[in-house]
Amino acid sequence: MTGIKDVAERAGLSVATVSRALSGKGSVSPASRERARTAASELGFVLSYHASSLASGRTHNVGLVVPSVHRWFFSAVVEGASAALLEAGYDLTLYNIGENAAHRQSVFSDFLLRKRVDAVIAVSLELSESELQQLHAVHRPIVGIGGPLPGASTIRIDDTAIARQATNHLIGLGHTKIAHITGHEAYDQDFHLPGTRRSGFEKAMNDAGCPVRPEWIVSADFTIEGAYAAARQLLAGEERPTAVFAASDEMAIGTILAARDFGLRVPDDISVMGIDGHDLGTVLGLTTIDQDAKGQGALAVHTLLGAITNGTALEAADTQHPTRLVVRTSTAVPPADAG
Amino acid sequence: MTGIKDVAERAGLSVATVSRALSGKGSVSPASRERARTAASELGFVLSYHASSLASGRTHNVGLVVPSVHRWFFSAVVEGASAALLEAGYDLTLYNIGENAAHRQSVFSDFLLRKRVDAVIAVSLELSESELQQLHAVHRPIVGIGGPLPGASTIRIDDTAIARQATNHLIGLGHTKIAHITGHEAYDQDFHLPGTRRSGFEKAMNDAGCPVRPEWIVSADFTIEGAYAAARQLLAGEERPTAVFAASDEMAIGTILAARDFGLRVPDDISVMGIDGHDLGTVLGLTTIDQDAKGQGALAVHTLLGAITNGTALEAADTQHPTRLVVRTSTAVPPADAG
DNA sequence: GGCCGCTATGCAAGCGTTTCCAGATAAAGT
DNA sequence: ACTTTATCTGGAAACGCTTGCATAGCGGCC
Repeated sequence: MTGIKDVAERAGLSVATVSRALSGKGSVSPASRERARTAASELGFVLSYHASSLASGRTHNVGLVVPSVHRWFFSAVVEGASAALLEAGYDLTLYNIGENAAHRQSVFSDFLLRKRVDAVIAVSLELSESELQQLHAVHRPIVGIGGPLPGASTIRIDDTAIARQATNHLIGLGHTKIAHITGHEAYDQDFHLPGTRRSGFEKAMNDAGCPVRPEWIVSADFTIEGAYAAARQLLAGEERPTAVFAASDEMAIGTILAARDFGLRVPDDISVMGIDGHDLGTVLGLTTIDQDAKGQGALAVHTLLGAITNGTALEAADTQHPTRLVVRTSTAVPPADAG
Repeated sequence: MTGIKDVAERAGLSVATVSRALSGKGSVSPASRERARTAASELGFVLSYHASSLASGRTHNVGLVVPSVHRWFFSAVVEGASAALLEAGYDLTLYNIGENAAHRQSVFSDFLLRKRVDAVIAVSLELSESELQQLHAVHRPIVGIGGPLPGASTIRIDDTAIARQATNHLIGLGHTKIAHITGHEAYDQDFHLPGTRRSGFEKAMNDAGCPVRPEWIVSADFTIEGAYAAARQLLAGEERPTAVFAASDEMAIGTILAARDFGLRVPDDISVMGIDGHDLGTVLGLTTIDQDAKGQGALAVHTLLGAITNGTALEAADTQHPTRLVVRTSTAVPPADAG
């Protein structure tokens, strides 16, 4: 393997000068820089990542922790973050936690702490006080997406407000009999999204004087399949709502599919809407609130990179990411007979 | 930051012994091992990743290159690989290439080659002869998934055979008027999957004496949305096929949605099947050929890890991954009037 | 009882960079 | 002409581990 020494030799320079020439730090005469560069490329030399990380303390690597790349929202965030990092010359180390709680633990103690990342992006992950402190102790800036991280910088959307906005969209169309598909309790522990969206829904209903019927609040696991099953149950009930607001697009899609299987037309017989901005939304005509997941991923990266290059500690700011109501064809006025 | 020195001091041992105790390599008395361990945990010590990589030459890190984590198949592979790696104590560096050709190039020269990974998994990516040689030159085992990598170990499914099997399933039900949704030409350049599946389809049709109608072969971009549009076009045609075989589940799903929007019942009016084993398949009752994407990811990891630990070069073997025909409710005998 | 072979340990030499420091040279100021 | 200041350069000390080599202990063997 050719090292920087070989390059120095070939260029007739010292190792130190070559290092400076190649990294662009410190002053080097244009002539030397050029000689270093050509020598390096002639030899096909590439810096040893570990050696330079060890010496400089910079890893040029960001850790991204997600529950599951298999779910739409997370993979969108990964895409956004990945592109931004690649652009900046950074590597992305992915920690796909999965269901396994043991994984989560080992990611923390064995991986994240091993000084192998310059920064961490945690998506929909609630970290304990002590975990955050460990991260702080090793001076790793961290930004959270979609979850409240006490004392860390976070990017998120105003879940209560958008749930309200979504509900109001339905109410504005004339619906009063609205059901809500929320997330299972388990998801609420880790991360309060289902509860927050649900409370936004309830507030809007109350404000409009619409009754919130407990049997019309069902929960699922945020997947299309899960919501499909839940929606079937909901629609099989005695009385049927005229609209369903699902806490995520995937669950809204599950609902639409269930409705179709019941012979219900969307939106004629029943309106459905979600939150996310899922790609499938266009095909299904899903009305939703787009939260620009990719953009959130990219923003997280830029925030971190800023902090890294400035060396400034990331302040614990809560950045509100903009959302956008996208009205398509899954919502309409309620059927006439449903007065 | 506490280093291994501090641990050694606290444990009353030498740095060397602590290193051996913690890594499990070399012989250490049970007593010393215990002392090293407790000292380490008391100090909250974690090995410096870069220092140990530099010293040992092992990075405990695998690079995974995919076109886009946003597509079902790739994210499933990532999930499978990720879990297997986490289990083995390895990190996963994700290179999400995306559409951008420049990214692809820089991933190669700037990232992969910097000795920062022990091995590489390339998914649906055709590497040039010289790229492969570069990788070999730095002694990095590589395994490919779903794409032929000359001179590298690959895991894949027999695309021709399963396309044939899928087509035969439809033919076996009595269909003769079968359409095929393939991938765009662009995808075929990088990687011959669409062409291979298509030829399997054509072979099966020919063998059965069924005519292959050019206007019934349409192409899409492997997404649900893309196939939806393509299928609409297909179904709007003069004469309608009684069955559609899509080259991927995502495209099959797009087809089902399009069929429904045309008022066609699946499978009564039209049968649809795909290839993949997409999660949504259960909800939509999609008949498919499950190719166990997660399993392929995990298998790739185990193959690599085997090679790494044995130090043996990975032979250029082509491993056939098993597939499984899953018959659900999207396929049935053709409608009676379609003779 | 002396010797062999084994395990357990420590010393110190790397691993391949970056960067501090100091020296050297050249330009600029007085 | 001589000091001051700025720009370049090289030597060498980190960075924090792993591991080859050498040594010390120790039970078993003839």
